Amino acid sequence: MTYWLFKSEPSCFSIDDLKNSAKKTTHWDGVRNYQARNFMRDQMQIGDKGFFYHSNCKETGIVGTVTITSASYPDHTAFDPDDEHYDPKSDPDNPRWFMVDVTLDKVFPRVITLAELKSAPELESMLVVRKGNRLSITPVQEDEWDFILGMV
DNA sequence: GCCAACGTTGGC
DNA sequence: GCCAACGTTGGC
Repeated sequence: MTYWLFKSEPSCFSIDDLKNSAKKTTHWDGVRNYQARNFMRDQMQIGDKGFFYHSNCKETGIVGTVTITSASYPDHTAFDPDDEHYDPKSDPDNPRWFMVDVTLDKVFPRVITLAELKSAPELESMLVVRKGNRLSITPVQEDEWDFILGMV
């Protein structure tokens, strides 16, 4: 099993939005970055766990956990000209972008802020604390996962 | 709102 | 294949 971190702008899709979704599940659409796509398409397995991270907002940080509940499959929003993530270069016969389903696991009683993550020496190798990191999906090491759960 | 850092595009 | 220009991300 592998651990991940999923970034989302809460003004776009927050952990509360996930909680209010049918079956507390959503498809993680809109990823238009090859590295992040490769993580989903090639490495994610049903049962993997992920942190839900709120980016670009008042209180950035980890707000809960999710479970990956599907294998990857083509991101159909890339085929829809009316969708904001439309990509004419993604051909339904040869899809360029993929997504997985994620289901809410836990909503933390508080936000584990980016500042806290940065201040923990145990987490200094985490990609999300690195300056300029823009990857919306990043792998998390098991010891980092456990350490962060201990911060809640 | 600012701007640094990054990924992608496209001319050559 | 290089790299400048551009658009986007995301912290502050």
